[in-house]
Amino acid sequence: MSVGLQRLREEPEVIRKGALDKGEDATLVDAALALDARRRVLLGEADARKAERNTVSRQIGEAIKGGAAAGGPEVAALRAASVAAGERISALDVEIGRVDAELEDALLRIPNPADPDVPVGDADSNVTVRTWGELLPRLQPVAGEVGADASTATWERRPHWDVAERLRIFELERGAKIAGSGFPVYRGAGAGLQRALIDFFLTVHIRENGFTEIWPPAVVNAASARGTGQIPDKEDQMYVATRDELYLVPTAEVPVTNLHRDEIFEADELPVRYAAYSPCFRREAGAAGKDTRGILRVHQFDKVEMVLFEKPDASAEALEWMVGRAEDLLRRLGLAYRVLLMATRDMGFVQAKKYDLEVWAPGVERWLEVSSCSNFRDYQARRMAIRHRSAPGARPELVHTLNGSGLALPRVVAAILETYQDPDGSVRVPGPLQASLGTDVLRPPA
RNA sequence: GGAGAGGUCGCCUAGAGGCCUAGGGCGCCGCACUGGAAAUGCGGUAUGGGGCAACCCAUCGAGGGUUCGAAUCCCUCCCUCUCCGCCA
Repeated sequence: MSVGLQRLREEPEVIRKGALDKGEDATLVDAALALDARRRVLLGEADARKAERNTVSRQIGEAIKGGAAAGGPEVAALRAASVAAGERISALDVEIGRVDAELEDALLRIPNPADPDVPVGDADSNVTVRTWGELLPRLQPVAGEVGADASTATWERRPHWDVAERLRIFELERGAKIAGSGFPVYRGAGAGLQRALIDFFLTVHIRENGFTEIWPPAVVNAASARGTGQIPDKEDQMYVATRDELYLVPTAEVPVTNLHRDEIFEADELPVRYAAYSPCFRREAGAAGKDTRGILRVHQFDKVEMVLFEKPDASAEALEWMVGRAEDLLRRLGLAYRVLLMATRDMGFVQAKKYDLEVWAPGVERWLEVSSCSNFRDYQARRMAIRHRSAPGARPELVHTLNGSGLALPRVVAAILETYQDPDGSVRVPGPLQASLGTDVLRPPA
């Protein structure tokens, strides 16, 4: 991913400010500009020399065809000229290669500038755009016991791991035994809940929201991992099958966005909108100790992802639309949530604008991130050379890419278990999942 | 996994060291002819980079090599197809 050279030349100040707002090194902008200037000088001479060599080589061919001796003085002189040009070309190509590598390296470390409407600052500057639903408390009055003593007339909501244990729907220790810590096993209705959620999310996206369903591979090759910036930036977060040089996908974004790498959309083909389920594998290196209980942070989880390819002038609106699609799922599940507009230093290197959706988990009294929706504008598209024609026959230009979770399962499951639990340990099933699970309540085994 | 055949412009194909500055066909766009269309004729039809421009450079699956010169010869890798083996 990188910022465009053309834009860098035309408005370096915007790029520079964008880097500073994200807390990145802005001096790389000047370094890149200097390298770009040097590169163009070198390229100019190399091209001229190549033209010269092409001409001379052609002349050799014509001379020989015209009767000159292949070993004669005329041909020898031409040959010497060609060799001289060739030597200069080799030297220039080496230098250009070096400048190119440095330039690319500099560009890769210049972040995508945030949109103008993104708040500048760190996580404290994130803006809560809206909140939906009732924020249930952990301690709650027991229904029907109005006259009782206040201290005994409450029941305490349990964290999702307690609820799950009573229902016997997680097998976390056995998951650790067969794979490792952070590889949850879902049992019985727990497994059914996974399947029901995936089906519910996909069905809404496909039947109501106009997405095309994609069922991608769970591994990608190095070129794809590079395309979405997993390597080199986040290489230590991925599981790698080194023997075959394959990477386990950390999100469906990687295979699905790469579907159109090195392609040009025709004028009437955009937007292209995909919804894809995939398992997601994350090493979570550096996150040891955080959220180790339950299923809030695991090495393998399931997610339905939305991936959009849009015309540049439509991407801003598409982001708002996509956030709305994710919100709709939470509303139908009856889960309280809030939408955060992420500030420049909390949004990531490659995003131009990003919203996070956080669901309320009353058992642990925390907001849990269940979706992250981002507009990358042309930043990802440049790296993957994904372009479109604005009109038939027009010059190709970069598309805008966006993606967002719709939704990630584990924390939705946690929120359901904590929101819909009853004092007796049973959990009511949200309406949209009842048909799939074949019941409207999950009860602990006797 | 084994054996064989292939990968050339949006698609099909020619091409076998210099006439390739990649030819032809189809498709597409424009113009002419027409009342309008079909047919026909003429022209145009890749991507990236450099240059004010004329124009130049690179790219024939990818990367190396040989050569004054590579789509063409050599090496490595990737992919597709056919047959065989194995297999949910």
